Amino acid sequence: MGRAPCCDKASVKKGPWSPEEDAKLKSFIEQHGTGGNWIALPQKIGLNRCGKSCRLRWLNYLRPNIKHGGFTEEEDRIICSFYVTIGSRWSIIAAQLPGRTDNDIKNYWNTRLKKKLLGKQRKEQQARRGKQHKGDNSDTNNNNQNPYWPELAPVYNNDQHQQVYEPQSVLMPASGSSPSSMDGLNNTIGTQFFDDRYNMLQGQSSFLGGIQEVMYSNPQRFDGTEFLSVDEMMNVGRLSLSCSESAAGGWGADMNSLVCPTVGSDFGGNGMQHGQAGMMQEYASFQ
DNA sequence: AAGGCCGACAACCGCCGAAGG
DNA sequence: ACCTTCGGCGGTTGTCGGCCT
Repeated sequence: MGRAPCCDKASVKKGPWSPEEDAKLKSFIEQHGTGGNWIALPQKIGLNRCGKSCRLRWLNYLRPNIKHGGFTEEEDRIICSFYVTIGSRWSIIAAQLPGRTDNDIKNYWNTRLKKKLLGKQRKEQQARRGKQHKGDNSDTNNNNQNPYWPELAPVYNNDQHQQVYEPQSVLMPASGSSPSSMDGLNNTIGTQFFDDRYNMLQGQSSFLGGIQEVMYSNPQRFDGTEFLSVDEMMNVGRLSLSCSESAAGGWGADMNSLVCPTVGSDFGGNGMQHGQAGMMQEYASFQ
């Protein structure tokens, strides 16, 4: 037997919200809060809407300090870097961009940013091929640079009061990490994500092989790179995975210290275990 | 002017995990 | 330990408006 639906779909209104509905929902939540129960909320207000629909409307549109459209270059870079790092974890990415919602970022990525990035990469790839034809292969010899993704600021920090740290090529401790420092990570990405990748890497003869394996195994996640050659994939694999200390003392609340993998992933904090540290060590041994 | 196409965005759907009984 | 309920999330769909033919 399937689970009971959250509301009577047949009798509940669907589709675009009217200004009146918006006003009702907004004023109620501003005065009383959500009451901790979205499902019961529409009945309380007298809205003929599904509770989940109310929640979505509030989170994505009505709540204060929401920004719509007008993504900056900086935001573009952050979104790209996080997408490459953690994939389509839109809620985590949204947490790094104050005022942006996961839905907004998801839509922006799917409709514009992905294409923008692909266009950029294709251009650069063509330019590089042109160079190689002329016998200039300096780019391919320089494996420490990654020309395929936008050049990114080393650390994005949405808390102006928090010190920004430059990434350092320092490994974090693999074991004996404080459990508390893992909590934030568990809450954001989760160790399983890293464990999975580490397990994949374990079977590889090199980190780069592992990266490629991870990429091939998850084409959707890397759908901006599927046209890259092996050499180019290796360049992507040479993402500078480095660590730096975090001012917040760990992964902490919202991954403020996680930065772009193309210039250095700040898996900052006091501790790291499971797959993350394993990946770090694996990579370090091939540095 | 009309119809088709496409991009952008809002909203829905269904699944999953956490929490509580 | 199991079941139910709910919130949260990501993928997908629906709708609208602008552009092109």
